[in-house]
Amino acid sequence: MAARARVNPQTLRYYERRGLLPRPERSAAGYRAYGPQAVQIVRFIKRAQGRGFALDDIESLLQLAQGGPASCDTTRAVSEEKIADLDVRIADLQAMRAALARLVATCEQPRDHRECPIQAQVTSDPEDGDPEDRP
Amino acid sequence: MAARARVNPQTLRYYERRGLLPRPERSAAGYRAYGPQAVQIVRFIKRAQGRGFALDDIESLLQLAQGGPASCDTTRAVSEEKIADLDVRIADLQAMRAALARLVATCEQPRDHRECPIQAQVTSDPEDGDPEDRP
DNA sequence: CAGCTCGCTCGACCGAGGTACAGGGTCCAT
DNA sequence: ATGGACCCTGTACCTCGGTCGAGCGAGCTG
Repeated sequence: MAARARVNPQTLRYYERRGLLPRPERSAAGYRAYGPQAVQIVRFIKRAQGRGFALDDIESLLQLAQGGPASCDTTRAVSEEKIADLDVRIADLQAMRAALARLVATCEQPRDHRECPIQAQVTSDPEDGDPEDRP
Repeated sequence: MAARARVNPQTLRYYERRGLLPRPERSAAGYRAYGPQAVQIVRFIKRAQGRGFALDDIESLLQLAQGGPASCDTTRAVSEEKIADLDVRIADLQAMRAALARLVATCEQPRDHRECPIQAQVTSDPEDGDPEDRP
């Protein structure tokens, strides 16, 4: 299972301890018997992590996924918050992408006429307060 | 300066040591005199970090930005790699967003009819090898 | 000039997220 | 029935990205 999810077996136990992975049934001998969902959850965790989410964030996403714990209204509200966050992230990555694309486009120009991705990023910095900013 | 960039002063020195931040001029007394670029670079670092990039990745992005170290062809090639990576990331986030949007849409339904964001994510898992997967 | 704040260096420490290792049980193939 | 490849628990340790503190100098302010 660890192999199928492409993580270290220890990591699975760690996630279980953290409450990210539902504690699976055990065989008579105490072996964990993971359902087919488990691999997918782990893959999701790994992908989300690589996209800049902390395990705590991911836990709350997973809770949402399993039919939110609280009322429908709460679920809706939380989801909408997450969606807004995603929109910010997507916009940021798109800005980076655009900046790099411009760099490639101006690549033939002498080095000084090349546009700098950071400038591009920064010029569009909304001076806002990204919650991910000061953890 | 640390305040303007909204980071701990120590963090600036840490970035400097890591080579992320160009080592600034020093005053007679040894004080660092940062140019105006510095704040923007730090902000870029922080944003990229929150989007799931490691400091090493960010360093290479910054090097690209400062008119790549090597030939134009190399710069172009590296940039195109990064752009492809960004496209994957953007697609992932968009898939998550879509899944959450569906969750909200089906929110009124009984809990079991609600669609699960993970399933959605996973169903579209390309079984590929995301380089960010096993660091 | 005393006192305060701020910057400097250098080394120790911290929290998140794992990973390794010791000591032991299980399974199953030869 | 025995060897090797797994699994279990528990505790210790590691990396990354910072952060804190000690000890000292710089620079303003009353």
